[in-house]
Amino acid sequence: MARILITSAIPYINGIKHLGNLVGSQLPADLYARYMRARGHEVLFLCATDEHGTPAELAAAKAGKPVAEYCAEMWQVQKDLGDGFRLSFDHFGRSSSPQNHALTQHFAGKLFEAGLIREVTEQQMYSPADGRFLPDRYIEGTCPNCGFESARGDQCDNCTKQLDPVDLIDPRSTISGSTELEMRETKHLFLCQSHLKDRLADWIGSKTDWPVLTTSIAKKWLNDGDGLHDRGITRDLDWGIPVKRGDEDWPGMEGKVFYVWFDAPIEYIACAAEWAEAQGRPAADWERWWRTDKGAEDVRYVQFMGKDNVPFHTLSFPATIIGSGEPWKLVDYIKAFNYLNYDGGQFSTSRGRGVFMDQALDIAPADYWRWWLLSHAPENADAEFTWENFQASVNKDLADVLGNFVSRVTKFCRSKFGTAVPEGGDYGEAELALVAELQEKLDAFEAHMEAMEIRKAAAELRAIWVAGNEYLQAAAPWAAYKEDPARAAAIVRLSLNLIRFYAVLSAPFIPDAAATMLGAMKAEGADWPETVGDALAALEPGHAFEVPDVLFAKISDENREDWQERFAGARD
RNA sequence: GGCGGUGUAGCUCAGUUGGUUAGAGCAGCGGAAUCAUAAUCCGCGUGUCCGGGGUUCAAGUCCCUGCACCGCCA
Repeated sequence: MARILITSAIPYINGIKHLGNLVGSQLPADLYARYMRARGHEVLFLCATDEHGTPAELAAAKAGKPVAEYCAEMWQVQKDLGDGFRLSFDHFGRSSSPQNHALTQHFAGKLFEAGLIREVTEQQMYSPADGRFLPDRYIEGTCPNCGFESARGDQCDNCTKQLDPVDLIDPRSTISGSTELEMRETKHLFLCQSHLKDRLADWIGSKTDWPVLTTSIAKKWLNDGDGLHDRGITRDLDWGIPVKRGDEDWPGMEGKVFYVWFDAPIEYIACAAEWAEAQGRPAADWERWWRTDKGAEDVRYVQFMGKDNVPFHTLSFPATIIGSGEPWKLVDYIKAFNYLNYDGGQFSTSRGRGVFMDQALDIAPADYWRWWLLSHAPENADAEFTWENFQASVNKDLADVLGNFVSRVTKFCRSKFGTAVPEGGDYGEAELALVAELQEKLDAFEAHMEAMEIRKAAAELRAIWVAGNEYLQAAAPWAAYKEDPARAAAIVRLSLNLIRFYAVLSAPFIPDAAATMLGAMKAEGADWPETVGDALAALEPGHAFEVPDVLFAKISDENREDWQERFAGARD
């Protein structure tokens, strides 16, 4: 039995995520966690909300709420949606937790002691009316280059020229509209990532088993231009983790907080601490997942994220950990995803284009989305969501191939033998051939799951479902019954066992339907199959079962067209 | 402008270190069966593997180049 630590990129607090976000981190992480648990491994699967920073403050202001209250509410919303998609986090934490405050300050202290933090005094735009320093993108003005009136402080959207806020003509705050902006001196902490470049390069270089997508992005940032840049890790904000060195105040940094970029990944660790507290466990119970000097030596740590998050997980966070000089667990494997596009374009949170998690659950069961998204996960390249494809996949794979199999077997048995596993008859050549075929497919399925080859695993699972239909079609118990009822009984007995077998294998992908199948077979708690032969003998003659309701209702053309129209435009 | 990615059957995609007639699912066509959610099963693909060069006994697979789309960065 192995110990596997799994984290999925933590979603930002301001708003509900779309399906592209879901399939890029949380959903595949859940698949992997469920599979590893089913295989009997010890799993700790963590996720949290990323709550700090200016966007959260502004979203709260827009909602007319104190930022802490806003975040608490949005955390609950995201938590409920995660539950709705059956994401099986051991803990869903918050980057604003006391545990993260303490750990973030702890790391900053250690990095300071190691000489990896320097103070930088710089000029930044300050807005007295807003009572805050303004990040570049919250300043608008007229572009000095093209005269566009809504150029942002970092770049002009019209002529794409890179700008500095001081270049703007008639600059104003996009928050309040105030034009009384002034340059003020402010001091910030920078993490000297450049000093850690060689150690990071060595570490990444040792990861020969990582996907190219991951290592190429990391190496690019390591070696691009003049190499890894030092990064500011503090901000002049109210909402965040106060700048401290461990427990001690940081002279000159009063009133400042750590930048969200610094504290968010540390939440991966803090979340384990939150988990322990929520479970009423001692600190040692989470430290054995994260401290290699306290039991985490044999932990395998796997992270899931979209490709845009790779630099933070391959460089920034490791720099924090390595720089601390303490024996914290570094990630062992990073599974990164490309983007999911929506019907020919991009999903867009700002423009409300595409399907968001709450809307998705309103129109279809979680299993439908899980199956489509996982079987089309953007692993090798960007993938494309279309309603036609969604409808076709769900109807064909789930309703026709799997759902109908359950239906035809249980109903045939009920009509001929009653609702208990029939006895009589022997397994013959056809059954032996099926067992051999399924064993081969099961081995392949397991290999794909171990390797996190999600699309291939889904295709193999589907092939396993198909094999049942092929067998049933060839064995034709409805025909055998007329001449040799005992033979039909043997076929049905095996087929009923196939339902149980399918439920166990399918549970990581479609947990609700799997639970329904196991419930109908009265086989709750069925273990992962040791061998196919044994698994298909689990339900013995006389074992009672129930005929379940239709497992997967089909998506009609009317529904599809309705949704297509509804989600084409903007949200709200 | 720099870097990276992608471009394979009508659609969504596989194609391992270059090696037998380039594959899967869906859609389409023909057939079988009638237990089942009109579901299932069987059979059927003359595809300039984006274009053009090159290396090789052999290239979708390697090199050069052009085009198209996408992303990141400046």
